Amino acid sequence: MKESSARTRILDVASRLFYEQGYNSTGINQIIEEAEIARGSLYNHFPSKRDLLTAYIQQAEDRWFAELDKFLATLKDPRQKLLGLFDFRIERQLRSNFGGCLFSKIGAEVPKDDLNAFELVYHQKERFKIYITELLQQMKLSEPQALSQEMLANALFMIFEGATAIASISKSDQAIRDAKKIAESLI
Amino acid sequence: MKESSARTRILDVASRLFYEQGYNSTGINQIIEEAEIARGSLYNHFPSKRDLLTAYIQQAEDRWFAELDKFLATLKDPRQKLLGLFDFRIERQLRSNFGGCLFSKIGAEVPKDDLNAFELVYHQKERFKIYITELLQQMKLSEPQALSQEMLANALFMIFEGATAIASISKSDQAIRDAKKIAESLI
DNA sequence: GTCTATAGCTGGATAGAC
DNA sequence: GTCTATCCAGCTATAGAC
Repeated sequence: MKESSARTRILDVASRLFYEQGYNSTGINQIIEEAEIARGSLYNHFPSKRDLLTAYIQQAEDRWFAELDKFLATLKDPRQKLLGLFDFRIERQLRSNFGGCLFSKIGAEVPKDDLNAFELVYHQKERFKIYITELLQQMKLSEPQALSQEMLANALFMIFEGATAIASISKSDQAIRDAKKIAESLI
Repeated sequence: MKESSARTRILDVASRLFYEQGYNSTGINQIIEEAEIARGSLYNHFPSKRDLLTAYIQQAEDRWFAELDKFLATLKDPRQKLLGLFDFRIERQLRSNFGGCLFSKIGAEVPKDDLNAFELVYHQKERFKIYITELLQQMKLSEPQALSQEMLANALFMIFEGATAIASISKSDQAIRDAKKIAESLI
């Protein structure tokens, strides 16, 4: 008796390997082997490797925001939630041994002609930017700011993305901790 | 009579293909073909594909900073130079059709065990951070800032990196233009 | 330096039997 | 759903002749 369906196991194994080894460097054969499913079964659920990639990104986005919500659930103050974003990143980067942002990795790796993948990566980034924007709107900004609300959201978003990239390259969470300090002085 | 040496042509072609198609997706065969050199000749100059990657990153770093210096040469004011960094990025991203940061791409693409490549990528990032820091030190900061000099350099660095990543994913220079505006309000 | 041939492997994908 | 066999293309790299 299988604990999980074939589809679930394929996607779970593929997700782990895509993130750890990269999409291009992960072969169908390895996925089949580690997921312990049949070759035909994989192609039954996912007609091509690209379809597997699509499912991977979409599931990753769903989980990413679900985990983020959960992580911030105990915090009530929007400002604390905004700063908590960086703690969330630190926690995830430590857990993945500084593997970097899943979505940015795909964006950097897939060929330019895979517009579908780019679209999905872009979707996650935009959604996260909106996430930041909404938290900012919930804050009562004490004083007139140097930056507009929109630009402030942009700034936090970019600092977050930049810090994640640097943390992955330097294999250290220092950049994200610095980013949090910068965010503290901005909001 | 060859206009350029075999080594130069190999590296030029490989550089173009690595950036446009990705390192993993570019085969030795294609490099040989487009560079119009013999198979044995490539392996004579570069014993393995990894050696070619090393030379690629190193040459790219040298050129990157040389082009940056040239781009900023006409500007005398350090603040204008700092803001010019973003114009430099915009210009490069437009020229490459939003291919993203060459070094970050490699960082996202190569397997984790290629420590050499990571080291080289990290080197470029650190050098650029120092570049920003030195420009900041040349500025006479008018008022006491909310952020220390070091943190300000960090912030500019991360915004720069984040904006580049977003520009590549969104295929638009809007993020970098926003980043410049943010930088203007910070310094 | 050039050329060709080829080893040895792995890639994604298909087909057929059960 | 499972299994195995296989196609064909591509990969990195080596060897040998010129």
